[in-house]
Amino acid sequence: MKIATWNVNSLKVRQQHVMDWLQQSQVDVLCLQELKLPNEKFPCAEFEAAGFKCWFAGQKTYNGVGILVRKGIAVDETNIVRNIPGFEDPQQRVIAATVEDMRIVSAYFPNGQAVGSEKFAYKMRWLDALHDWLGAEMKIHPKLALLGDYNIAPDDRDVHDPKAWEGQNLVSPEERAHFVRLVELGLTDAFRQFEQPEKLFTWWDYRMLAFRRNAGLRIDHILLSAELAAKCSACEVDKVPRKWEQPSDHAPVVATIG
DNA sequence: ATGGCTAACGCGGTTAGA
Repeated sequence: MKIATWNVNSLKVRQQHVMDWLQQSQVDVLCLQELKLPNEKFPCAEFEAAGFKCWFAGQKTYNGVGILVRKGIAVDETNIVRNIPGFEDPQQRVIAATVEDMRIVSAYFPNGQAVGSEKFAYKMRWLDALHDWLGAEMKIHPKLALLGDYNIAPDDRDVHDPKAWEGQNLVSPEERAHFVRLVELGLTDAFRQFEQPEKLFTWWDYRMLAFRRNAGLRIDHILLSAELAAKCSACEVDKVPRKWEQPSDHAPVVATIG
């Protein structure tokens, strides 16, 4: 079973990229972020025709998350969760579904804008709420995977220029402490379970020829509970779609379970 | 040098991303 996450930065613009990548990557579950479209505009019929069922929580213009699951794989329709239960939020950033025996969570963490800003304070509140909900969720679903755009680079290895970025939004100690708290729930960073090339990132700014210079950050992650981490045999970043015409600024991340 | 590019909204320039 291959599970993946991809911030597509507008599903309207990236629909064909997602279709092409589903075909090439042969993933079974794809978590999407930054759909940037309302639910009525989600191209469900097109994904259905390509052999995938879809669940999503969209909104106009911003945010929006979804989960695509290859047909033939069992999904429990009765316990889809949208947003963090108990955390009142008009921004659509979380959707969870039970796929076979795995709890799959697709999450678009707040960006935070700048340390100390109102948006950063919202990011901290959101992270607290996510942490508490996941703690409870993992008791019900021991096989849990949290996939998404975390907007946190957990380590200096995940930053192209750690000196320039020191203390900034996305790498600040406060954000990294939240990442550690998620890990301390019993989650493992699938990417770091395996030998990886140096300076492999998942996001590169559209500006400054950042992709060509590999001036990126690793901010998209797959965290696995112990039972899933034990069965995980690979985790890779696929940089190829970032090279396509009119790409998302994020690359997909894939984990192989089993 | 805090910009540089891209997308949404909507039709010009603002907001947001990371």
